[in-house]
Amino acid sequence: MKDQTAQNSIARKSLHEELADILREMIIDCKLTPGERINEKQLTEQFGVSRTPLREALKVLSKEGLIQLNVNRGAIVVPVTLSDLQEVFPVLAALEGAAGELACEKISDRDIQSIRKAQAQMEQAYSARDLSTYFQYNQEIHGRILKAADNPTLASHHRSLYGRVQRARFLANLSDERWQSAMEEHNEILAALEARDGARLSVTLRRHLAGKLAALTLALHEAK
Amino acid sequence: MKDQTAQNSIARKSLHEELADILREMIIDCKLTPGERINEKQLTEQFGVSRTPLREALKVLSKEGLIQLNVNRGAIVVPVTLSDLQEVFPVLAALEGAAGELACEKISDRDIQSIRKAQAQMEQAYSARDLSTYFQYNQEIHGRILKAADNPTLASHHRSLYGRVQRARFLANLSDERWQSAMEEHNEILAALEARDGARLSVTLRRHLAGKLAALTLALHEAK
DNA sequence: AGTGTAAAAAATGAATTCATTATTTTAAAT
DNA sequence: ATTTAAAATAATGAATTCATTTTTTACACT
Repeated sequence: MKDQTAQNSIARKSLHEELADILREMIIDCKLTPGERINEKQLTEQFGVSRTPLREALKVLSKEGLIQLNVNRGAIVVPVTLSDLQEVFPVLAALEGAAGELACEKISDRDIQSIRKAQAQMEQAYSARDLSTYFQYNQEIHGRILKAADNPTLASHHRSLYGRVQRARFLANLSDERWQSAMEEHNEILAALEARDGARLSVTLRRHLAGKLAALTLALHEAK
Repeated sequence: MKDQTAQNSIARKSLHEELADILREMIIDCKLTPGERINEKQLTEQFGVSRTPLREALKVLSKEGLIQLNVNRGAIVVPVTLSDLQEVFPVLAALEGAAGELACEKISDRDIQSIRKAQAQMEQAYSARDLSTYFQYNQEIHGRILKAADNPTLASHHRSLYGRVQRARFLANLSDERWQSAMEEHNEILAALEARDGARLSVTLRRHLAGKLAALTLALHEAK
């Protein structure tokens, strides 16, 4: 049996939750472009629902920092700006650090083994310069660490921050140097995990995220 | 000029925001007791509003982890349990740690000075065993560090976790030993801050929160 | 052309209404 | 007396309606 929401198990979803899920994905995938205004009528027609559950979903997404509500002036998709990323990354890093520390206390050998595998496949993707596969395994590794931490609150806060950050992947592409550093950092992450050295994993993860932000900052400055 | 919401400046609030504010306070102050079911009709009558904005507010509070929505079965105030606290504290600690690190980079001498003052007054309260005054200054210190970190995202996530934790203050009272340790930790916090040693402040704050949780855990086990 | 104003249209905020699901009450049956 | 079934009540989920605010459009005036 799998868990559905981390919150409660069997629960079917209410309409506003489903809408929030759909909209969240649209925003993260930049189907709704950053800065764009959200038109309630248009969305209700698109989804065939009334405004009530849609507006409830918007409240949720606002809490997640994906949209911004302005009284009497509707909602806009939060723009992806460098300063926003600089705000989010340190928080995300803190959470991943905490996840690493908790994971080291709780993770099973079996789970370490599958992270090891994902890491190997990620390295293959790196060698082949297959960015999309790389991303996939990269995300799987971080996801598995988070899951091993076994803390729904942590996971939930992480998810909402990660959503905000993900949209930046369309903004700048990974430099070769950064990619290599990331790979090295990942080796250290795995090592710390295998040693079950929580403190070390924590600092490594935080450094990893800091490196990611630094690379992004650089890339965005250059792009401009 | 003061900031109102960290989000936007002049904005008057929408009804659902005001309701969320009121309800949040009621929950944190245990005016709505943990585990209690929320009756929409009763609350709408109490506040003189319709169900629509109330229900929007409930979505927000659910995101904050203060209430739990169950489809077709209404909402309950999330119970304060030890396991909930054990889930929240590590996350809160990570965020405070990050706040400490950021604060060290940005805090002004003037702000350090006012923390120093608050600390002195806290010590007085401690000597006088004046718990309520102690709490007040304790909260002020943590609040000032968070503010110095100057990161609205961090602040917002912190606030929502802190809300969940605050309700525990009615559950167990501070042991003398814990109180003393807390004072010592606070001295170290101040020292790290004065040295602008981010790494040190971060670990100290995290230890501080871990200590708080340990004490709570102990107290709750004894109480039972 | 550009600016300002008034009317019209559109969008949002919130109350109300309707439909469905839970819960409670009542009554019957063992 | 206790349990079960059915009916009544209450509560929730979502659509609709109404009120207000914002935005757009049209048009006069400089």
